[in-house]
Amino acid sequence: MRQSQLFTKARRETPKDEESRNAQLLIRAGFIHKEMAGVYAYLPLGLRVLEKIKAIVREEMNAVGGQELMMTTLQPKDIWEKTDRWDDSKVDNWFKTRLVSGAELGVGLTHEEPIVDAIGEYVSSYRDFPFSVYQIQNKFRNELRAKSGLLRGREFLMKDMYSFSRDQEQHEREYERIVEAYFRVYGRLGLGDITYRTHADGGIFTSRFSDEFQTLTEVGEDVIYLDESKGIAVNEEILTDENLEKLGLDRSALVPKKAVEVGNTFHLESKYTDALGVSFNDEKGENQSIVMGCYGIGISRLMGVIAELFADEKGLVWPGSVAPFRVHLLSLGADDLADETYRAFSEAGIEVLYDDRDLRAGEKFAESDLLGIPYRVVIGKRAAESGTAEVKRRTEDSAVDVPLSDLPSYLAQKA
RNA sequence: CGGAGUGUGGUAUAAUGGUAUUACGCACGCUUCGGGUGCGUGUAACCCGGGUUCGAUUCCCGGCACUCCGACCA
Repeated sequence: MRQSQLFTKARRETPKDEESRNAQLLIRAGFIHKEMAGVYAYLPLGLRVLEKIKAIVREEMNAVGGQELMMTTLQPKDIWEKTDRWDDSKVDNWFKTRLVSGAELGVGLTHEEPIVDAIGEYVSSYRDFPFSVYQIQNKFRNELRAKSGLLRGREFLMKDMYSFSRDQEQHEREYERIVEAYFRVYGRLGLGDITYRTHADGGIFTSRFSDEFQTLTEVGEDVIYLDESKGIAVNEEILTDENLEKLGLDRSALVPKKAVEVGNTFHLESKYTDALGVSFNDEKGENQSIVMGCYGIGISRLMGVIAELFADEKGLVWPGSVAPFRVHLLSLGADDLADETYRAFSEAGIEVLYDDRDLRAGEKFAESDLLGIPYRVVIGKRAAESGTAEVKRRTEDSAVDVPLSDLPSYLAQKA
């Protein structure tokens, strides 16, 4: 896309109403717009990043058999009363509203109840299991305090998957397959090395631990205790001698680390399916309980984590897998040649942001650094004279000269 | 929800009991053209309500908003 047509512009000043690095940089670079505390709009560049993350999550969920659907944001009260989660004393961060008739509604903060209710219409045989469904949808939570930009919002994008199994054994298999898919997601996002499966509280309805996926970072809200040799961690919230024994972990091997939760998976047993009266018939025609798991990944939070973690003093640094564009093409007073290069990139299927604006070189360089696109290609007088373009990775200080005719293939094959 | 702090053009800021500084941006002109070029002209602001006062952006009270700390975060 031509940058002259992009309505957003980078700002030189840091916004005064943001303290966190992810929000400061994303706003300065024009990726997001702050609507209010904890609520952000995604502008064209930011939306591209969000869509890249969604695509990765979607691919990996599909790869383990997840079926995508989309539930509703508006929730009827009755199904939540059946599981006793409607009352504010049980779940206090609901946004609730009313119909004109006076009927109470909830604004979706999670979807166990409606999902179970919906699948119950179709599922009745042991032959139906196992299966998983997921959605990628905005969630609304009335957090007492929003903070840290995209890391803790009141409206945020989340992937939530729900697995349904005929018994515990089948559930365990599904659960582990999905956990493996989670690690593939984090690996593709560049977070694989610093993201740990972490034992955590299982929620109000189960005695089992849940698994959190915690990415190490100083801006994290959680403290986890990491056993580096095993690559396993324990959330501070369940750190007791009794639990450690249960988990086979040795307290002396644990190191405290700050981390941010980028995923959470739960064993829900049959709590929700039983409460909503959804069950199946086994081979003998006997009625049996469905075993359920649920699996969340905070998509918008991940965008914040990536922005926060990989940025340097010049600005954002996107991993190639989620960058809004692969290449930032800068024209420095050689517009014809740059136009030609832009067309060549487009024809080669290379995602390119083309800075065709009439600005000073320094301004273009500074803004390019701020946006954090993986490759910067400069077409200026030098390129016109030498027949080579300067190609620089955002993560490196030095550039390489590449013959103009080789550019598309050079950039296409680079990882 | 408890505590602290902050609200001034689009953005970032200064000062002030007598309508407001500077920079960036934006518009126009000149200049410059590989790391935010230089100059000129112009554009654009005191969160809301109440009180004190001849007069409030400034002081006081209340509200709202934002940030941070804490609590909270199936």
